Amino acid sequence: MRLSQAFLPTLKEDPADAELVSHKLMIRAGMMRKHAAGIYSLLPLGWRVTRKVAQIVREEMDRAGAQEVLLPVLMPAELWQESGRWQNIGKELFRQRDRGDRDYVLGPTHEEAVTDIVRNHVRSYRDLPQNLYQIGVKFRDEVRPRFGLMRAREFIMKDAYSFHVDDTSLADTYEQMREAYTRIFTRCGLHFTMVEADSGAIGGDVNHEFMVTADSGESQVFASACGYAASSERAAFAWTPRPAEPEASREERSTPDQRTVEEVAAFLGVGPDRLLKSLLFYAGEEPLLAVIPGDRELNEAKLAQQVGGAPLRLATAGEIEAITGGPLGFTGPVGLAGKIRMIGDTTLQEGRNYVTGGNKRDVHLLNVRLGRDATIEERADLVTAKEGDQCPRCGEVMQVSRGIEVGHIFKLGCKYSEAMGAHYLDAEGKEHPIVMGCYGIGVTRIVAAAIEQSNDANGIIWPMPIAPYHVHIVPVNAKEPTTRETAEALYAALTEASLEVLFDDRDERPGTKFKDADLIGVPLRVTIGEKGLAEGIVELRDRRTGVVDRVPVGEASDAVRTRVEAALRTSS
RNA sequence: CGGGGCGUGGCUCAGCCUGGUAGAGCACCUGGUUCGGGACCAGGGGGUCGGAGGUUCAAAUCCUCUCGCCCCGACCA
Repeated sequence: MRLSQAFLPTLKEDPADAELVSHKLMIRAGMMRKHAAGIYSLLPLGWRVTRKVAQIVREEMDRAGAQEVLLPVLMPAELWQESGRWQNIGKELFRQRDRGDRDYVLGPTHEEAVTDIVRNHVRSYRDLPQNLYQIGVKFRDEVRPRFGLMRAREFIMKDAYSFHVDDTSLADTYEQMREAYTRIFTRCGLHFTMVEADSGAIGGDVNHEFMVTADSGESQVFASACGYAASSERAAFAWTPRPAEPEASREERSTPDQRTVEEVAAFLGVGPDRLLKSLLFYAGEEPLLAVIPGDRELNEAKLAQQVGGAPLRLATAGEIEAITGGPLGFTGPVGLAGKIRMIGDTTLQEGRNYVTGGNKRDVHLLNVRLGRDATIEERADLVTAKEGDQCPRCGEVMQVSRGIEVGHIFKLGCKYSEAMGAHYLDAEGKEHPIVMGCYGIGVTRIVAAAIEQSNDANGIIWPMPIAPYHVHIVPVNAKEPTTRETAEALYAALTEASLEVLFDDRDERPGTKFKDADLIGVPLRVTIGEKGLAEGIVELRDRRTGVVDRVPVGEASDAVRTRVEAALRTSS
């Protein structure tokens, strides 16, 4: 591509509305432009990279035996009502109505659509397993789109769905997908880790996320030396019970206007771990009280799993008062047994004297003993692991880091097949629900993640396999005849050799071209100038290291080809 | 949804407090000089100051409403 003819609007300055490096660089390098919050057009350069990523994904999915399809973006609401997600997914689901007032959704994911197809065409165990995938546009009405392509409302995703006769078959495919994902992210030149994760509204139990390591990542990852790794929504931790304390009698204490754990702990002069934090939620229509240690944060993902995935919301101050009798900030489990479902964190101990809200304005209770003053039968891990916590497997302190979620694989089981009636007949003619798995990759998010992970003060540094071009030719002075002829000849030779070449044939000053080249981030640059030509050489410059190799003009084409091929090979 | 910030040529911003001729740099067009890391000189085009209403002789500037964008929080398949 000749830069003189390319639509590649680069910017000298950072856009005012971008925060992340990847976002700034994608705008500055002319890869994309914004139309509205979370809605972008990909320009030629951005689309080239996206296609490269998609192609790697496609090759690896095909290699793993999956078949590509194209599912609709717009789907009838009925399918989503059948699966239950019409109700269970909240505001993130884009809903749409047609002229006849029929309801539709803009697909955020496509379990319903594939399941609808498979249930109509798979009757026999002989037809299974199947693994269908697509690469397409997804819509999510994000509460807060941000960070450019990292969290957009419209984005490109690869989603695959597998169908099986049993868990063993599912496990095989799950493993194949795990390997395919590892190859994909490796080929894309990314540093990543696989972690146990929360399955959210998609459902199912076993699932793993693939996280690209980056400080700017939105996800927190816990990992320990033994190999345990989990997202913060999922991460468990080991804990040691504190010694039991002598029983003491329950006591009311006036705590005027002391509502938060910090306030109450300071007011009473005790540690926050002495308090019980009681949070009133609604799981759909059902109110429930989550009780956790005062020094811990509630993990909504864990709570949601415990209550079966119904949408959760915190109760309003009015609802709290109506149910507990006391205002917000003075809630506690005492006296609520039988009135409301209570779930206690597993680390709560029978033998301790806790401080809790008194369900009365300005009153807290001291020396509350579980089992004596309040009974919480239902127990579950409800809190988020934190820095310094110990690994649930090996007991070592876990390392905390941040990551960008680029892939997520799930064993779904029969959630969708049962809800939507997708069955098959086994060899004995008996009917069973089809066992499912699903596997997603954020294609456009990979583009952003790759930049996030590989850039410097001057711009992007592409890994060769997803670089928009393999090599960038910069004639220092395009008007100087020898320079121009040499550059033209090299451009022709490399193009002829099927390399993807960006050729800066513009009549610009050298500084401008160098800056643009660094910004765009093509991994290999050939600089052709009078100085070098006088000695019969051109310069090959590595974008990442800045190292310059001087090669004779006659060998330039071969040298470039060798280096590009080597760079493509190492990461595939 | 709660809190905060910002909307002024294509981009980055000043001007607003204290009302009175719409500005700068970059980008763009013309001519010239220049040419190994975002040049210089001269000339030029381009903005109903997000929108609506109000106050005023007069509004980018003050008031009300509204829309959009960004950040923090909540949320996230």
